[in-house]
Amino acid sequence: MITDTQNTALAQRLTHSGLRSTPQREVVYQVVLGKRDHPTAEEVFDRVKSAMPTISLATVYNCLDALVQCGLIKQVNSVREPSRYCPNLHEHAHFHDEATGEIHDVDIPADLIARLHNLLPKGYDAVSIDLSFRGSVRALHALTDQQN
Amino acid sequence: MITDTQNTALAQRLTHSGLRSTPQREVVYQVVLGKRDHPTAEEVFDRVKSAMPTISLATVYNCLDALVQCGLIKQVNSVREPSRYCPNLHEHAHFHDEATGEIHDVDIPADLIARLHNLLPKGYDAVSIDLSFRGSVRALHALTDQQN
DNA sequence: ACTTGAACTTGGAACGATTCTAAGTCTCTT
DNA sequence: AAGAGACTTAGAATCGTTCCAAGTTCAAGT
Ligand SMILES: [Mn+2]
Ligand SMILES: [Mn+2]
Ligand SMILES: [Zn+2]
Ligand SMILES: [Zn+2]
Repeated sequence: MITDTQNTALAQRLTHSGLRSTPQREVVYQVVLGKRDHPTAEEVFDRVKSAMPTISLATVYNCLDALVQCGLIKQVNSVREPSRYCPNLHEHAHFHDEATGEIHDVDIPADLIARLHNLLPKGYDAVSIDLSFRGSVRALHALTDQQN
Repeated sequence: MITDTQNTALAQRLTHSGLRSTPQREVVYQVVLGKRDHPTAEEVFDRVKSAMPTISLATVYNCLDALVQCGLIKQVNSVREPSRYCPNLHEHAHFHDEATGEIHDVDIPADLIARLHNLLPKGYDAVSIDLSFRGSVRALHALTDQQN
């Protein structure tokens, strides 16, 4: 479940973006990849500290920024809450469960993405789309989470 | 362009939500309605001060919250930027122009809203959808802004 | 008309996520 | 081996927003 191919992929992406591969960036990347939730920078910080106790929160922010910049993770933001980070690179939407605070990934078919782009009037050039839902997840009798 | 019918509508909405109609709430509402941009709380504060110089920023935040709560305006949030407020009650998306910082409304046809809801797996119950684009608007030769 | 409690407003303090700063370390290049 | 950047670090600073305590207004009941 680990790291060598992932780390070479990371190194390539970073150098391709003019950035360096560092131990801190590697471990932050591993942590975000390691769990299918959407951790905040603080949560990433906590998880990283077991592997690298001397890392600083500022570095975690820097690393997350670097990973977002070179397209390896995505930043997810909601109303007045800390940013969260997502390793799912497929085009997808986010469902914010107001009861639990959890964020679930929701797939978006490619044709729908195209249709969304077509909403834009002439001259509008979108580089990114953000689709998010807010609500609650009804517990389905004897059925496990379909996402995640 | 003004206020009497709007203010009765406001008063009705507020009382219906168990809130009171106050001079501060009225003027904040008028200010948000008065311009088709998407002002921050600070910008609303600045505009309100000419009509009511003694109002406080805390009250502006409180009034905006009250108006959002009873559904008269919407709160729009982007990555690590101050919240903005929108008087457009139609279901619509937002286009964030990265060059100018402006936010433009984009209509969403009703059937598309339905299709977005259908993306959700069984058990997911969304109370709100948020669709936003980020990009730039190419100036169209001798053509004015199609929105707004 | 008075009383009374709740809702509301206000200025300033507090908060918290994020960014900045200054100093030290590491790495690539020559 | 040296120099220039890139990077990390701890702590300070930032800033949009929320909280607090005190005073004011309002609605409802008497
Ligand atoms: Mn965070
Ligand atoms: Mn604001
Ligand atoms: Zn995600
Ligand atoms: Zn809008």
